[in-house]
Amino acid sequence: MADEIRRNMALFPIGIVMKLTDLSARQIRYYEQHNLIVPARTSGNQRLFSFNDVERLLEIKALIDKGVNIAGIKQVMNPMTKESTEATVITHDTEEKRKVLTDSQLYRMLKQQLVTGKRPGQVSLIQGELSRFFK
DNA sequence: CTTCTAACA
DNA sequence: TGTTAGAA
Repeated sequence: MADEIRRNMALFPIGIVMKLTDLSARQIRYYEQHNLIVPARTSGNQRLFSFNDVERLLEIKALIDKGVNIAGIKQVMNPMTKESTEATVITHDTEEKRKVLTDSQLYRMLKQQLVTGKRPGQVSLIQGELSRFFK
């Protein structure tokens, strides 16, 4: 449990994180606006990222590189615990509720794709094809 | 010099 | 997402 403390210690400023993650300051701040990360702040309002924040950003980057949008990333990062049947999806500025696989199932698939770049025998979970999971 | 917010020829 | 202005 002492390791967790160190993992969550706010240590580096955005400049270091940019190099560590190869993400632009704009992107890092943008992801924070969408609550994908919650870096600490100094008394001067400057962001201080923890080791966990950096790892989180690397995961986000991996998903972005695979074409997953913000809504999709939120599904992977904050998977809903219960087996809900609906999910809120953002499509071209419109928010709609659609039936989808249980979140736990989608989570396993997205995580699997993130780790092993493959899936049992399915379609891709990228932007345009994410719709294939709805019916 | 680095980072922050807000805004868009 | 990039970029920029103005402030801290």
